[in-house]
Amino acid sequence: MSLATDVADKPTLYKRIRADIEKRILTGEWPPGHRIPFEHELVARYGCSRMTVNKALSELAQADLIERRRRAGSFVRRPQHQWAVLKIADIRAEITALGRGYGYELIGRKLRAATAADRDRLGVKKAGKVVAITCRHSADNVPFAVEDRLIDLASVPDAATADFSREPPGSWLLHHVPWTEAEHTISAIVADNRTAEALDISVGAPCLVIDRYTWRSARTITAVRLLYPGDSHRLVARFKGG
Amino acid sequence: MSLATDVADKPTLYKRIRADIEKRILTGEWPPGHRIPFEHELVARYGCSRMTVNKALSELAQADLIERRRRAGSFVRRPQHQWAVLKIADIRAEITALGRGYGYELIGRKLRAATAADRDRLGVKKAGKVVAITCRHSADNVPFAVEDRLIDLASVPDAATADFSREPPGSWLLHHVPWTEAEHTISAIVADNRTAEALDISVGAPCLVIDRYTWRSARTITAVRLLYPGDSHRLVARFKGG
DNA sequence: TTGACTTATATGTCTAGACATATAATCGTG
DNA sequence: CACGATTATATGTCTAGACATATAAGTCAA
Repeated sequence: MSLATDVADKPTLYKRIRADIEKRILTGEWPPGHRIPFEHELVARYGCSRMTVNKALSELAQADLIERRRRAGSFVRRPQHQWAVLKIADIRAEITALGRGYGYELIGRKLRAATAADRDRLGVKKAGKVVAITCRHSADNVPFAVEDRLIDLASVPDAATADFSREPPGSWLLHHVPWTEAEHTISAIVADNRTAEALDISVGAPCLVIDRYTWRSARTITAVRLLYPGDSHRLVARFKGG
Repeated sequence: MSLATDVADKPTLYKRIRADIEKRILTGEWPPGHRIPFEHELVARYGCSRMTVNKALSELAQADLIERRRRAGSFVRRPQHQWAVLKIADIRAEITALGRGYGYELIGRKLRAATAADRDRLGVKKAGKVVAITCRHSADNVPFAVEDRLIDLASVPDAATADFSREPPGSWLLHHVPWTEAEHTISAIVADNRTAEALDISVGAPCLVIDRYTWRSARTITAVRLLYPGDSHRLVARFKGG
């Protein structure tokens, strides 16, 4: 859809070829397993050089819409498992995108030698120092999420002296630590006393939990748990092409 | 990572160029905003033609690692919002992957003219017929998830006569309807009476909810709500490269 | 100083070839 | 018939050019 329009306004040849094929796949005219015309056939049909159709087909293959096999041809793939691309925005960006006022409040910060629990949570073996941070994000002065974070000082020494009373640790890390990998785990819990108070909801209310564990080239950076009121917050994931 | 190995075993030139640049970005040597060497500079450095470096750079741009601007050059992108790739598997596959026995049970099936609520949920305006299905998936005979689904018969007429007492509607649709787009919304609720009974958990226990809305080229296909016990089920999403 | 015009340039697309390589299909042999 | 060797072929990669086009930067006039 976004792809279709993106193609429509720039009617270069290879994009037209790609869109033509894509349309046939999406409408079911070419079902999963169907063999797409050979490159030389498309070359003849569109009257262009092979590099051009190759570019179109390569992009379709990269998008997992087709599968290319040497000597055999190109085939429409069957969608075996559903992917979904989940866009987990920075909380501030998320709130301002909703047109609401962003608020931030540091609840606690501690610099300490890593306890056994800390090391377990960060997935590190060696003893070292960590910063533990608890804070709250709010939208129009209504609690939006509470954050409970651990930063490994062995990987991010600057975090020891950073001022987290104004800037959320999430944004700070985003600006001070280059590209990272992360793993998110999403689950649901009911609010305990402490959580209920921090989020201004009742005890026993549902909460959405995101646990994010971040590292860079096998080096642990941070582990964070975000708690959202379950009835007000939703994660949206678009499947195949967002 | 998977990309690195994928490149390592096929040391073609453009893949080597792509990997070289990617490494510099990932290690932080070229921070966000940094200008990547011009194509003609890379041509000189690698002693190849421009098409080859162009292919490497185009793929990096497609992966959103760099941004290309005419006349200006190519620049390392700053990760403004975090992506995460969420793999939402077919429930049967998910359970068997855990090494547990899959069980399926149809609880209810109704064919009816779409009510206003149905039309709202499916996002269609015209009146028509729908199939409403309630079913339960279990792992080793323990309830794993309950499913509440609506299928638009205008888009999938075959669903009227399909036998959902043996085959889950999810797999049936996967095999009978070609490529689709979908949107997932994840939230948390607490179990009400009906849910608690179906999942064999206590009333008030947290549940993870996935609402999936599926369509194909602007045609609605199905809307489904999946309820998982919140303490036992977790969604895992890997960031950048799965 | 500002705005309109011009120019230089990096990327975007494309061609008409080439050789490499994996592999489906064929052929031959035991 | 089964199995190994051969061959044909579709894709994978690459070249050395070309023209198109958007736009940053420089130029000049109001």
